[in-house]
Amino acid sequence: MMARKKQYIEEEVVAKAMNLFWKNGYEATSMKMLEHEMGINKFSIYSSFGNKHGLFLESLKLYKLQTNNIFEKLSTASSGIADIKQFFYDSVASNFRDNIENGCLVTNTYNEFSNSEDELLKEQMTSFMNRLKDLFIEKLKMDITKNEKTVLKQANFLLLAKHGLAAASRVNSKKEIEDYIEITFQNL
Amino acid sequence: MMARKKQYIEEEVVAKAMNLFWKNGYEATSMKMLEHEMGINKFSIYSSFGNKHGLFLESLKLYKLQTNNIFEKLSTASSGIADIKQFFYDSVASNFRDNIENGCLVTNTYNEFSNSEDELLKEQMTSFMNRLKDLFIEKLKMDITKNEKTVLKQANFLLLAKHGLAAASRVNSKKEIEDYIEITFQNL
DNA sequence: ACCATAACTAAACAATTGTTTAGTTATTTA
DNA sequence: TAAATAACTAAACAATTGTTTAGTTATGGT
Repeated sequence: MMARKKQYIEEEVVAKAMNLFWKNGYEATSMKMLEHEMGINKFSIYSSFGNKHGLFLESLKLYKLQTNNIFEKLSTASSGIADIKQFFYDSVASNFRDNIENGCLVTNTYNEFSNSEDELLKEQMTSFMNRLKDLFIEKLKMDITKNEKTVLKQANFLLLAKHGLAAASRVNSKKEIEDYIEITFQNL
Repeated sequence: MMARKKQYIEEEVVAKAMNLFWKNGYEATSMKMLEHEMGINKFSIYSSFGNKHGLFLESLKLYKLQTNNIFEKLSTASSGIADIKQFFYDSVASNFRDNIENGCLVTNTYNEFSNSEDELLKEQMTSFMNRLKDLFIEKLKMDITKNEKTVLKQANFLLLAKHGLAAASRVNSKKEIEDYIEITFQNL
């Protein structure tokens, strides 16, 4: 038997939590801040998401969903390297929020938890990265003049470049970011 | 009039604190952990360094001192781009500690405090970065075929590449790091 | 209309945070 | 040797952390 209805929509409050985690990271985001930002009581947060960690996982899930279109675009593109370059630009653009660059939530999380023991989280991170690496390899292979070894080397290069760009973009100017992307793809 | 002697050497305990901050970041390092790692009481820490923030500043100062030789090497080198490449390798090598890659303490700090309001810390970060950028420009200018515009663009590129590498190196393998450096300098 | 019950409010919880303080020990200097 | 005092130990501090719980309100189905 049902009783009182929820006075909030879970998808909506998760989006607000995600923005806070995105901006501050996991540890620096307190339950009090989440209460305020999400506009609901601690009880409701715990009732809907179990605990802070559960809410964070849900935020990550939503982030992946929201950025999925960029991956989809790269996945279905057919120009090779140029598609990867476009993906870099798309990623940087999607990481703007209220005119502030917060980097990539997944990358931020990866860095924050890099020597933690949260296996669930670390596995999510590596699977995210591996998916990206596979996509890079797929696009690089479109250039049939590249041998297997070159493809793998360049995929490693691009993966680290993407990770580094996401991290650095939190503190660098748009001009610096563009210069970086341009030169990165100048000679591949 | 002097009385009892200190039973620890400040330089020594700062080094231990630095390693902890380096590994965990500022917020994730508690006074309790510092007590244990430094082997001295909270009272002694506060008496020597004022507070946690003061100890952190002292740790940063020590880190800069310890990495200064790499900057000095780059500064006095005379081969141009090749020197910068060597600087990248030197940096990565110096960031290994107990077989674990912790990235660059300055870069980690830059990221952790990127949207904080600690002006003192932020100023230290930007001055560090500007010094590095100037060094890059100086070395790039050794190639007289490069015009001013190209030099600045490539300096931006290298600065972000260095920052990104420091961040990414916390989670990437040695092989990936080497591939990254090699391709980065392939065509500059 | 009523009652079971889900969703709310607000307070309390224990644990941990950075910091301070009261009291003890040891060493220098006169 | 004795007084002065810096450095030590250990406990307490207030504030904040994530989490739980007791009590109230509102709404569903019969």
